[in-house]
Amino acid sequence: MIMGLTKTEHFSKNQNQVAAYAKALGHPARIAILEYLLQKKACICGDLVDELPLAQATVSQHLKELKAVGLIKGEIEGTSVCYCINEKGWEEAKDFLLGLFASPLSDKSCC
Amino acid sequence: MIMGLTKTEHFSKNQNQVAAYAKALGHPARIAILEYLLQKKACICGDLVDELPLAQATVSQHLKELKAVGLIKGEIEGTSVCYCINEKGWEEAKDFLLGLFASPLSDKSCC
DNA sequence: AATATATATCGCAATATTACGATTAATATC
DNA sequence: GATATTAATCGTAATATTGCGATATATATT
Repeated sequence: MIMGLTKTEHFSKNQNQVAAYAKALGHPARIAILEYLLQKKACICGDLVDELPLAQATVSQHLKELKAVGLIKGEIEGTSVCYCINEKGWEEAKDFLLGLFASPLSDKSCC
Repeated sequence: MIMGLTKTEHFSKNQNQVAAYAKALGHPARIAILEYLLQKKACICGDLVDELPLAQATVSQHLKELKAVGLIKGEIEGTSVCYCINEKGWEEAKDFLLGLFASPLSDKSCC
C-alpha cells in the first residue's frame, strides 16, 4: 500500500472500470469537449483551443486523458489531429454507468 | 486563475454539475459503497469498514465526499450513523449523466 | 533549406486526492 | 462517573490533477 495511490487491486473489475470512466468525466473541460464532439461530430485540437478557456497545452492534456480511457480517438491529418467520439468506448462507458444506476431504489426511508 | 484549481467559472452550470457527479464516482471505493447501499438499502459506517479494504478514517472520508455531492445521506443513531442512498440526488445524478450520453452518435467515421 | 503551422510533451507550481494513525467528540452502557 | 463504542476530524505523507509557458517533433509550404 502506497499512500496517495488508489488501492484498485482490491476492487472488482467492474468497480474499477466504472470509476475509471467516471474519473475521466470528472472535469468540466472534458464534458465540454465531449459535448462539442457530439455536436460537431469531429474537430481538431485547435478548434477546441479556440472554444475552451484553456491553454493549448491544457487542452492537449485533457484530450490525452479522454483518449487514454477510450472515450475519444484521434487521427493524424498532416500537422493536425482530428478527434471524434470513439463509439465503442462511448457505448461501453454508457453501459458501465447505466449499470450502476440500474439498481432499483428502496421505497423505504433511510433508517 | 490559480494553478491547480479547476477553472469552473468558465463552464456552464450543466457541465460543472455533470463533472461534479462524475468526479464523486471516480473512485472504486465509492462505487463499492454505493453498490453496497443499493443492495442493503442502508448501513452504518462500521459495516463499510468491515466490507472495504480501507481504514475507518478513509471510509469516513469517502462517505463525506458522497454525502457532500448529494448521492447519499446519513442519519445519526446513537453513536452510529446510518447511511443510505439519497434518492433525490441519486436521480439527479442519473439525469445529468444520462443527459450527456443521450446525444445520438454520428454514423460517420472519424475524419 | 527556410519558414510556418499544429500539437504532444516537458518542466514547473499550486492544489487536490488518497491512504492511514492518532485524536476528538458524542453516545451508550455499567 | 468510568468505560466502551462509533465515527468524524486532524495531521501527515505520497501521489495525482490542473494550469500554463516553453520546447520538441512532425508536417506543410515556399
